[in-house]
Amino acid sequence: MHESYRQEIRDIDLFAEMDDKNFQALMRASYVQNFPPRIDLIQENEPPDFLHVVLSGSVDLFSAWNGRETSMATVRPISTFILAASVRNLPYLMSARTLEKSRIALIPSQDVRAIFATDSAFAQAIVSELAQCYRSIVKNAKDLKLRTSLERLANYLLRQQERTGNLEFDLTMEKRRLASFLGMTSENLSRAFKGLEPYGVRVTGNHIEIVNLNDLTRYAKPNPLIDDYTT
Amino acid sequence: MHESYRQEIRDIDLFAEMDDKNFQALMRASYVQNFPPRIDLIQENEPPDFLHVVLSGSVDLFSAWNGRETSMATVRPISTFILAASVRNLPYLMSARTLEKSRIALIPSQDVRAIFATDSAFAQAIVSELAQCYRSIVKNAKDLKLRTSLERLANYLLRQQERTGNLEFDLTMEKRRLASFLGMTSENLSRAFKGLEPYGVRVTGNHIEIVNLNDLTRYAKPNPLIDDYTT
DNA sequence: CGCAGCCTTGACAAATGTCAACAAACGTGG
DNA sequence: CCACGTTTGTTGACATTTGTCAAGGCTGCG
Repeated sequence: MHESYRQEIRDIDLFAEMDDKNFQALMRASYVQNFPPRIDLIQENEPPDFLHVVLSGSVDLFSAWNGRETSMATVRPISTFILAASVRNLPYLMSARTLEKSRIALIPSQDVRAIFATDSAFAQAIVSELAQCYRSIVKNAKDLKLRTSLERLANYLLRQQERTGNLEFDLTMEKRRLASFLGMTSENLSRAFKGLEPYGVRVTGNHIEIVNLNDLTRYAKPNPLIDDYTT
Repeated sequence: MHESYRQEIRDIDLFAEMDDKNFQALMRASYVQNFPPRIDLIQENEPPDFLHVVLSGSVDLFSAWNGRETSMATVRPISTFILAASVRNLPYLMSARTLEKSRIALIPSQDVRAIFATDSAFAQAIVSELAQCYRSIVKNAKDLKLRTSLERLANYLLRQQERTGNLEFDLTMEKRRLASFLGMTSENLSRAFKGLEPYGVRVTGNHIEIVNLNDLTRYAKPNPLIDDYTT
């Protein structure tokens, strides 16, 4: 593996503190691959052969049942996905596909399991990462169960506003995927955007302008225990 | 702490493999408490002072937003809850209350964090437990996003059938809580039970009889990646 | 017995999904 | 650069799902 990739991976929280010898061992059988957009990386129910690291581009985690499909999360650089399946050595619960041209590092799960058993710093980092992932999906479940789709959209926009620090921003994904991520149909999302107009949301294509942050916030009632990325 | 409690806790996967000295240290400032039914144990947003272990009884994890409330999970003996908050030292995302008379062990989170940093077997067990929790809530989110409430109920009943190994069983919780857990109103659940009659589900109070397992299964389309506890 | 809490039912309202049509945006090959 | 076809987004009409409110029944317990 190219040295610059190796360094990128090394700098991720998950690998930053581990012993260098162990990190080199982990990299030994790993490799980096470039994928075009819309390529399936893994399918749910497959055995977890590799821990994946998104170095560039972005990846959609999604799931299907009975002919329906839903987007569960988007993974952006630099972070890993399907860590839980890897460490438990159980089948993937979600499928993954590239959204755009992406560079992905593949680390054999077997090596991850072998090394985290001996490297205490690595084990700690895994604990931290898994706890973080767990909390993030708990928030997602609360969002789904406690809010209507209009409220979910309103809060999603506020989170984007917070992330960019700007009252105007572009959506980071297609509307159809956003709809799926928020747990609704495209048509419903289209109408939801209209429904937020009275609260000062202006939409032009994929460009969003929050005209009245106060009104939107009053409607959305954001809550740190659902909407904060950090806590 | 009484020796028998100590042994019960020791036997949980999470603590079974750790060094004995460390386990004793963990128990030093821990204590066991008896709670009546319907007592609040923790509230979301509080700092995670204690890791909780349910020794007997049962505990409801729930969450509220904007006047609405939803049940997220039920914790039964012998297992722990709010591990993720404890290890990350971040506020609880869910509240907890006893459902019945319950005996709960309280282990200072600070000690958990201190000891898992030095005890590799404990760290491994925590990884395993968190990965398991993560996967279980991913399944929950898939259930919510991919299925209608009628389908969720049907699959819930099939899971209970599987767990008990019997075509007849009693519901393990009040219907109102089941409704909340499944993400619907009591009224909707009431009608959903009626809606499953054509597929061979007979309901008498909280007693369920699955008259036609084939029909129900054909309707519910259970899937290991959503419904299996083990994978 | 009588109260309180849970469950059920009916009538209705709101939220969300489906289907079909069309418009707008995008990418590709000529 | 344009023409074309494909994909994505929007809209309207309508169906289904789910929630709300109010009333009444059932049950368990003091």
